Amino acid sequence: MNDFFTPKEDFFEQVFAVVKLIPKGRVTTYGAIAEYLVAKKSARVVGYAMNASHSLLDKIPAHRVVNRNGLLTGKMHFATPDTMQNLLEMEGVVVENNQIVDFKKILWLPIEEL
DNA sequence: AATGTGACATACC
DNA sequence: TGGTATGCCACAT
Repeated sequence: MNDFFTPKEDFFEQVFAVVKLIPKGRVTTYGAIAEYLVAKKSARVVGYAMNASHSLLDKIPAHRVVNRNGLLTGKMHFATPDTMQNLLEMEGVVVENNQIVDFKKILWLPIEEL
C-alpha cells in the first residue's frame, strides 16, 4: 500500500531490521537471517547488506553477525580487524581465534525468536 | 543492458 | 579432514 514510510522493500532494509533486533550478547549468522527472510539461498546478499551498512547512518551491529562457523569473517571490513572481536567481547561474547566460543549457545535465531 | 562482485553456504574430491 | 569449486541472488559499476 503506502510506501510513504516504506523505505523500500530492499533486502537490505529487512536485513538491517533483523540485525538491529539482535539482543546484546547474542550473535546470528548470515544464513539464519537469510532463512528468516525466506531467501536462504541469498546468504551472500545478507553479507553484502552489511557492507552497505557503512553508508547508513543507522547503527548496524554487524559484529553480531558471523558466518555459519561462528567465525568473524567480516572482521577485516571494520575499521580495524580487531574492532569486531573487541565489540563482541565488550558485550560479553567470548571470542577465541576469531571464532565465537559457545557459538551455538549464544546463537540467536530470528526465525525462532520472532 | 550486461558483466562483475561478494561480510555465505553447500557439494565435491 | 580440509581445500577447491560452484551456486546463489541482489547490488555496484
